[in-house]
Amino acid sequence: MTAANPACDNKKAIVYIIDDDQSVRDALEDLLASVDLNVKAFGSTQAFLEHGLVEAPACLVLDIRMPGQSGLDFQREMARLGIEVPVIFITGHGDIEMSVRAMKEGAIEFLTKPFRDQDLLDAIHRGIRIDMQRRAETGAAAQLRRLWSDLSPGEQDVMRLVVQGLLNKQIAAELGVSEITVKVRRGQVMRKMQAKTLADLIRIADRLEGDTKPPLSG
Amino acid sequence: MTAANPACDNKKAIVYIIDDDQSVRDALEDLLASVDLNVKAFGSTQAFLEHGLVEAPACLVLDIRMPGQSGLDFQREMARLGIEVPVIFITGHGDIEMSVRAMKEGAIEFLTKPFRDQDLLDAIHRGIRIDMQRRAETGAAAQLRRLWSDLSPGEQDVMRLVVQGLLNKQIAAELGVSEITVKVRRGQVMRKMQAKTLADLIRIADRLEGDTKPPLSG
DNA sequence: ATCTGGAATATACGTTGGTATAGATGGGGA
DNA sequence: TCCCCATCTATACCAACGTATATTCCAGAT
Repeated sequence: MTAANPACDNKKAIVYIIDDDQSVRDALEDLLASVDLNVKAFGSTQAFLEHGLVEAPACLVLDIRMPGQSGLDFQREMARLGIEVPVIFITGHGDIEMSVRAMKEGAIEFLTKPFRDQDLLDAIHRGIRIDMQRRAETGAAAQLRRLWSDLSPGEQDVMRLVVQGLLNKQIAAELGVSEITVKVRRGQVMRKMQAKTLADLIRIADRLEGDTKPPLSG
Repeated sequence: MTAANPACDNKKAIVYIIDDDQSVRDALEDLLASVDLNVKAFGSTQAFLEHGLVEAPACLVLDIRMPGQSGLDFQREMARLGIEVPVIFITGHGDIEMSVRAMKEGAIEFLTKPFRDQDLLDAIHRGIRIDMQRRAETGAAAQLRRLWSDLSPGEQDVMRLVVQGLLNKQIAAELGVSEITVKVRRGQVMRKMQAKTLADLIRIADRLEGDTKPPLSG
């Protein structure tokens, strides 16, 4: 949200491509280069994993049918590994069941060859925009966790009880310390968490709580 | 969340079916009746809309290909009308593009005939569960809006500023009333909104704010 | 052994929040 | 007209919050 956002420039976005067909990779690289997109292409999921993700907004164009691990299986494995880049599937021989499974598991697009170049470019730009937003959110969450981790254990205790709405004297009894200590810790919490009001602190705490990824209904 | 939840019994859930083929409707009715599901079947989207939704957890089994309005168009129209029932598509002659569009617009399943009965039943139960959860959430939100609407205009003003973290004296200056009045209103707000602590009130206010439907990324 | 920094605690003081009581105002309805 | 009720306001009082200052204690460094 603040100025400390060195990776939200569209020019630095990266499009990853995983396709076992060299000619497809070349064609896609040409297409994406023609619209000033940075491309990193891989012939297998293993090669992609070994390379790792650069710290930049990105999306992934993934072939379904590949020797070894299929694109669908790899999508699931990425979820297991905590890799959250938006996925666009492309396939020459897909069926409805594949596409439904892919979309259920969070793919943002599923294109069958031959597809119109513009459809792929639209999907890529949408994916990059989604990833930029996700990165902004997770970056803000990480900043809050950093502030939280700088609190002493006692300060964390006090913050936890303060945002539950307990009075200082109740917190003191709960923690077995004096009310004065609670007041001092509370002041430290407000300062360290950069909360100007109690309302701020409560909203910060709720954002820290609701950190476990929500978009997994099913 | 509370005991006032008269519509969350699985037995009262309703499965709506829209399919122009009488024999398909009959077959589905038989299937669903065999597992104790309540069914309301319609031969067209118009007939469904005229009937309206019963106030109960539900899901909708929707044929894609129908004379007049297609299932996909009807899905979009329902979104426009604010009808939020989970949709399961079935089709005999679908393609990948259809299925991808349906899933992008929020369908929870897309089955091609012939499908296994169990797959449909699984999807229906999942849809009903999703709808029950959605109803619980929107019911709680409606309850909060009801409490909010019972506040006097002045009390709503005070609540809005209180949850922004302003001091009573600041609120008084902002509204052009005395600090005493702010204190009285504030007490009324806490009582009427059933908030025992300021933390409660802030969370209630945030739930009222974040009421505009979130699940529409694109 | 001595020094040092952090944490907990106590005292004191001022500010803010919250409620009770009572008076003033003002707009429908009997 | 008079009454009723809601709202605003003032006074008074107490609880809760927050900060400054000083003291004690203790672990780790010198």
